Amino acid sequence: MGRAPCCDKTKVKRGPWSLEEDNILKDYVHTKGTGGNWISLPQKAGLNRCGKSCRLRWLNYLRPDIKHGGFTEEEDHVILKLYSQLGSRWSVIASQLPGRTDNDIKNYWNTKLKRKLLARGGAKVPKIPTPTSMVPINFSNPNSFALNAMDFGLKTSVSAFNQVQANYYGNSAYPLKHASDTSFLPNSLDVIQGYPEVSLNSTDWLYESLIDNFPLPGLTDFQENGGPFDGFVSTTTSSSQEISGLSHSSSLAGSYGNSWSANGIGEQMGIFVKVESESSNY
DNA sequence: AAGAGCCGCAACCGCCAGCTT
DNA sequence: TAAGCTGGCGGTTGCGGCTCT
Repeated sequence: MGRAPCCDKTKVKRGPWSLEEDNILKDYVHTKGTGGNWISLPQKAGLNRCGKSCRLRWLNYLRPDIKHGGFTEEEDHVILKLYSQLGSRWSVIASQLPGRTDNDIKNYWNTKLKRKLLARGGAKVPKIPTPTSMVPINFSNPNSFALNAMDFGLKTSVSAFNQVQANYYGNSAYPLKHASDTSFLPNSLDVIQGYPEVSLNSTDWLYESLIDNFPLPGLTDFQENGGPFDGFVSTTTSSSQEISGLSHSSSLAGSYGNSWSANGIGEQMGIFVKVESESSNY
């Protein structure tokens, strides 16, 4: 037996919202709030609409803090960076862009940004799967950390990323050696699009895999030539969840790479590690 | 000028997780 | 503990406007 629909679709209005409907919804939410129940809201407000439709209209269009208009270069970079790390988790990406909705970003990605990326390099944009679970990863030593995840018989994948971020990884931590030279900075868009996911064996060490499998432009040069190089290790908790039965509480994934900067623009390159469950052993 | 094709985006659909009963 | 309900989310659709021929 299927789920009961949230409303009778034959009795509610569908399609584009009229100005009058917008005003009714806006007035109602402003004066009475949603009451934590969108399903009953249309009836109370006098709207012949499905509650879900009202919610969507409010969240994606009528909210006062919505930012309308084109995306900036800076927003592009944030979207690219987060997409490379998280995949199509639009709501998480939207949470990092004030005033933008997940729907906005999804549309922008599908209609413009993806095309822009492909036009610049012709390579495929990696489709990064959403991890289904996570285990702790030890990032304590960036040159030799192992993936404890292997012990759990999980599939681990890594993907390459780089990003440009002004004043994010502080210059003081990564001193400039070529303050006037930005030529060494690889193009973020060129790097982000091309790298396939690589499955690691249980005996692999991530650092070795990085060198062997991810010939990131510029990265090994910096290591060999002693450029303005320093490693960074970070984890993200943006989508963490615990595996039932394990006491660990750790991040879904982590990243490792290099960071440098010039002219106030910081650049990071590295790999992003994700751990996925392949079995239901726990 | 008109028809075809393309593009952008609002809206819908269906699934899932979490909360309540 | 199970069932039902709702909000949240990502994928997809379809309409309207714009551009091209």
